Amino acid sequence: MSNAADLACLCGKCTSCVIFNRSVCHAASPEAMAQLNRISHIRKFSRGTVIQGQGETSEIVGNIIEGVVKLSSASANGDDHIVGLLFPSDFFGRLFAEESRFAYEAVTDVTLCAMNKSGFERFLIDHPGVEHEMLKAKLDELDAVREWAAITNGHTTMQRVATLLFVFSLRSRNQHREHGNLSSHVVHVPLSRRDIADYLGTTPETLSRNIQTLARGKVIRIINAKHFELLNVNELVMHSGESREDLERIAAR
Amino acid sequence: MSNAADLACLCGKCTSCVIFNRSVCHAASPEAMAQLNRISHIRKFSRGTVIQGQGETSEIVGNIIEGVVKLSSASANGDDHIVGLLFPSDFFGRLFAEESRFAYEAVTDVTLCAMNKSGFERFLIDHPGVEHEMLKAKLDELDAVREWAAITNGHTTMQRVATLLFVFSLRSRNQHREHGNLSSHVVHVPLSRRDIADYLGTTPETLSRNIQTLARGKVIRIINAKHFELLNVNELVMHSGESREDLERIAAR
DNA sequence: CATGGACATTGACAATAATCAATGTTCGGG
DNA sequence: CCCGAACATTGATTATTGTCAATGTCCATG
Repeated sequence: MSNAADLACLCGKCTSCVIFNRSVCHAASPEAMAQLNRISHIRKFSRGTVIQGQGETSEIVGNIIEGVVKLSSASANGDDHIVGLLFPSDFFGRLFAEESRFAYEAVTDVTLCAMNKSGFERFLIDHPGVEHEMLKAKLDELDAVREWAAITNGHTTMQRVATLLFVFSLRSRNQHREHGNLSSHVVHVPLSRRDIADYLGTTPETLSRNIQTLARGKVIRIINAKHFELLNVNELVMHSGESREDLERIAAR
Repeated sequence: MSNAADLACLCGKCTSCVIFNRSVCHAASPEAMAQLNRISHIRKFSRGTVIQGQGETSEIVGNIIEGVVKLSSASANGDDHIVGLLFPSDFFGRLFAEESRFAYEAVTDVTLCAMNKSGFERFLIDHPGVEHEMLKAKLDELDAVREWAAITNGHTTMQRVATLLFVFSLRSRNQHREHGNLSSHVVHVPLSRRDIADYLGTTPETLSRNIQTLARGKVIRIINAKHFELLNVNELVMHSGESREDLERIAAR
C-alpha cells in the first residue's frame, strides 16, 4: 500500500456518489447511509499498486469508484493467472474471511470507497437489507465467473479474444452512453498484453497474433496498444463462437 | 423432472439430517428449523436427469443430500462445458433470479432436500442469520470457482488431470474418514470421460491418453473407468503443478 | 528531443492438443 | 448368457499454441 494516499471523503453524502445506484449501498436506509458515510473514506491507488497481496490478511473492503482492479492467483510454479477484473461499482475485497486467496492489483489508477473490513462486516450484520443486496450481487458475480470460465475453458484463443473485445465494447458503450455518446465503436482495453493474455489463459505472443489476424481481416483496426476500432461487429461476433445475445448478457453482468 | 419422485420427508427433524452440519441450515434457530421442516421435502432424481434446464425458470432450490450434480453451460455453437460440480451439502439452485443461467443435471442418482424457491427466499429474508450463512457460503464458492478457473486456464491437460485426481482423492478420503477408513488411496470419480473432459476443458481422447500415461508411469492404477488407485501421490502432486498445500485448500473448499 | 527500458510484434520451431477413424471394453436388457 | 449400444482407448494426422529469440514501437525521463 505504498502508493496509497488517504483523502478526505469526497462524497459528503453517498447520495452524490457516482456509483451509488449500481453498488450495494443503494439498499441502505437513511440511517444506514449515515453510518456508511462515517465508516467509509476515499482512497486512491496508482497503477501497478498491489492493494492486497495473495494470502495477506485482508483489512480493507469497499466499492471501486474509478479504475480497474485485477484479481490474480499465483500458482506454485510461478506463473499467475487473472481470475477476475473489477470495474467501477464492483465490490472490492473479501468479506468474512481472514485472508484473501487472491491478489488485488490496480491495473489503472484506482479510486476506492474504502472501509475497514470488520467495521463493514458489522454494518452488514446490523443491516440485513444491505446484506441481502450483497448476497444478490455475489450470486450474480458467481454466475458471471462461471460463464467466463466456460468461455476461457472450451474455446480457441481467437474466440476468447473476439469475446473479450466485444464484451469490452459493450461495457465502454454503456459508459459512453452515460456521457451521451452513443455510437462510438472504439474499445478501450485498459490492460497490458500480458494481463489480457493472463486473463484469457494464453500468452502475449499468441494473443498478439490473433489481434493482428483480426486487424488484417479488417474486423478491427488497431488504434494503439489499448484502443481498437470495431470495423465489422458481426464478423467479431462470428469469431467469438457465442451468440450476440449471450455476449450481451455477459457484458451486462 | 420426469424421473423425479416425491417422497415423504426422511429427516423428520433437520437435526437428523446427514448434511446438516455442513449446510447453511445449521445457522437456523429452533423456530427457523421448524419452518424449514415444513417447506422442505426429499426428492430423488435418477442419473442423467436434467433437474433444471439452462434458461428455464427456476422453481426449486435446496441442499444436495446424496449424489453429484453437474452445472453446465451450452454455448451457441453447440458444445457444452461443465462449470461446476455440486456434492452433498452443497446448495442447489439459483436464488433471487428468474431463470437459471446453467443446466443442472444429475450425474449420479441424486437425493435432494428440495424447497420451493420463492418460499425459501422468503424464509431467508425472514431469517437474516441463515441468509448470512448463505452469503458466507457463496463467498467461499466464489473463491473456489475462481481458483478452479485459474487451474483450468493456464495449465496443461496433464496438470489438470493430476489436480482433479488429487482433489477428488482428498474429498473421498474425507468421506471415508467419516466411516473410519483413513488410508484408502482409491479415488472414485463418478463422472464419465466426456464429463471429466468437459470439466477440464479438453476432449475425452486427450484425457484418456493422459490417464494412461499416469498409469504407465505407475503414478496411478486404473481399477475401472471410475475408480483409480493412487500409487505415488508425490508424483501426482508434481504432475499437478500446484503445491500440495494449495491442492488441499482447493479440496477443502 | 534524445534515450533507455518496458512493451508489443514477428519469425522459426517444438510441444501440445484436437480431430477423425478404428478398435476394445463394459454393462444392462432381452 | 448373449448381444448391442454406449463408453473408453488407441493410432495417425492435422491444427493450434507455446517457447525462444530477435526486432520494432512507444513513452517517460532527463
